[in-house]
Amino acid sequence: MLTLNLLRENPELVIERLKIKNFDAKKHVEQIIELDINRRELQFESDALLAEMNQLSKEIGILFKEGKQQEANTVKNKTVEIKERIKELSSKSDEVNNKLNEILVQLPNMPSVMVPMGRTPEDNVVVRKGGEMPALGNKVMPHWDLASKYNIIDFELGNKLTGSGFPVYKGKGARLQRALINFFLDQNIAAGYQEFLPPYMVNEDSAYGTGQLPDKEGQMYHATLDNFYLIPTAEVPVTNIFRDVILNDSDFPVKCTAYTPCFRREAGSYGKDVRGLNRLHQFDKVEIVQIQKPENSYQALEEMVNHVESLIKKLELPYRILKLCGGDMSFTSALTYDFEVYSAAQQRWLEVSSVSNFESFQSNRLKLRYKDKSGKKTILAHTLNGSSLALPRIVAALLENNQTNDGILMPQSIVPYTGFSILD
RNA sequence: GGAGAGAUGUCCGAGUGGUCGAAGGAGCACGCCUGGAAAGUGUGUAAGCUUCAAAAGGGCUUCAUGGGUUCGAAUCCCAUUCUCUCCGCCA
Repeated sequence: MLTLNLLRENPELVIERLKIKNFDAKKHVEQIIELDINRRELQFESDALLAEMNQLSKEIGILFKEGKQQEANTVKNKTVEIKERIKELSSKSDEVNNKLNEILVQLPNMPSVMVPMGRTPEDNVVVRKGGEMPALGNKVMPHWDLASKYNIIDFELGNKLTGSGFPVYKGKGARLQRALINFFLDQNIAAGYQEFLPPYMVNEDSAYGTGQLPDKEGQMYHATLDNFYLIPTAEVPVTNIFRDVILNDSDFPVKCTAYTPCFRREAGSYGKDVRGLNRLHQFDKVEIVQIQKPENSYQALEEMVNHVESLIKKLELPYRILKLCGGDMSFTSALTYDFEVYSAAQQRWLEVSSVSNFESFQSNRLKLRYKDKSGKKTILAHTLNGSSLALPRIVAALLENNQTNDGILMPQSIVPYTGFSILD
């Protein structure tokens, strides 16, 4: 959620920048400014009346103490009218506040100046490429075929147990999952991130805090009996750790990492794009989250990008890093880098990580602030997060790119975790 | 799941209708004291809103949350949530 302050002081900037996201904010901003003025008028009036009421109540108290019943009652009568007026004002002001909030949450985050213009994924900018494209023969198999060839992932069994999009990993396939999770976590910890193991379900407040609610309700599984939501990413519980928190200057940098399964309902599309591990309802992911002072957040973003890149390098996968254009960015992000690895048999790039700076967009909603050195001001912190990494597509690329006649070769870096160097 | 007790500031804890944003203590910050430290001592110590204000300061709101009673609520009533104790169940 954008801050009212920004909208008040620099409405033109907001409108201008949101054009990069192909969002016409003119009407919204106008309404917000009007409602804000209205809101303050109402509050001004009602504050004055409340002050008067408080004064009168005190007087009544004193009069009663002095035994002047008569006079006390006279003053009492005066309060009736004021009380009514206050009630009126407060219901009006509730209405205005609700409307204001309703519009405010419709505004996407302002993209950073670094965000390129564009509408579609084609307009994203490739900032770096790395790794070697695999030289495979023409008998390459897609990962879903490899998965059954080596009996490591059973999609059919998942259908039986739950439904489509819930695969069962078996044998070395299961071991590979566990290996990757531990490898990623260890790497993150070595880079200074503190490990968390959060709940996999969150309450409404948390879902609202990171912006899944109110509008993206359909993307989450909902346990209605208890009104809990299954987390679509570890970002939700981990970022919400800091909901309603005021950090000290000395607490920075805050760097967290967590492994969780992720649950996504995803509106169904069919075919090649969602085949195999490409898109699932439940998958594993290790996430990194940082909370930073505004002046450091873009430096932290670079650091996170470099860190995620180092992981992919250690997995020896061909990759590219994209800076997302305005049209392809998420609602909440100010600047996003996507990481894609090349999947040899499918001959396509698969997104395996998305690293974003949200600036104060999330923290405004979360009320995540810090006290500056002077201890006088509380300032909204910046939040950032990224996947490091999402497993299924990494596994897909590893299987496809590293297939040989003898089995699938594991990159050296994860052999200590898998306990085998060839999956056969 | 059943029965009971409770929820107050960074923490502990007082407060059962009137000047209470809240005693007292701890912690923390700054000062005095000290050769330095401890002890002692003094001062300060929440957040949000604000077409009051240049600022200092002022006004309003907030004692789990949401409603209600009242001129006036931390205090009374109702609902919800959470915590603790006992019982039951259980990895």
